Amino acid sequence: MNSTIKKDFFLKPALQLAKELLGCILVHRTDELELSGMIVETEAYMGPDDRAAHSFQNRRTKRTEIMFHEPGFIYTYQMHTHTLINVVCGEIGIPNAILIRALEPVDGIEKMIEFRKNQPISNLTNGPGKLTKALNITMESYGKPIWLPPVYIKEGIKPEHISSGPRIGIENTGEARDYPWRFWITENKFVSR
DNA sequence: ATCATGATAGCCT
DNA sequence: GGCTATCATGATT
Repeated sequence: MNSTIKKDFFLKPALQLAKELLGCILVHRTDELELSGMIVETEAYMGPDDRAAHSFQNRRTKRTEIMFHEPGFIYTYQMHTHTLINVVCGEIGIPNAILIRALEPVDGIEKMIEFRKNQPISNLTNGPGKLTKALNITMESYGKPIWLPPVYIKEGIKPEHISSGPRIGIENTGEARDYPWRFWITENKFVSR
């Protein structure tokens, strides 16, 4: 009874999904190994009206295309030297997504340490670029469903308290900079900052 | 605090 | 085909 999440879990408003993903487990399972961590930090990106979103003003390109499709698919993109992973949400045609910003390591920690060049556990998955490296998630995941292996989300725990605040790394986006659309599990030590 | 890194997109000519 | 910016990170001052 693996508590895999069903597809329609993702069909809900972005801000609600961003909070409900906290405490869920992100898994990368292959034949050889299973790497996983509990989601402890997320950010919502609200398509048409959010200057910080790649899909601002419904910008529809090869990169953002997946966000215009069904919720529950993976939107990955490359940022300098790192891959970042998002979950598409919103109804079809509404290009919203949730960025997964930090995990608390669960399974395969030894392997994660390897992928992360012998960093201490406290520094394995506490950032969006770090967690993809630790779980060996690449651009290959773009457009794949996030309710089925190899990269999928399953049920975890319900956090006691959730905090929210402005998002990170979007200093140059006008008023969108101040929207409190970043969520994290209060007091969790794997939050990115 | 700033800087180098260096994949890819998006936009311009 | 060139130019510029980017939802970061690690190293360095």
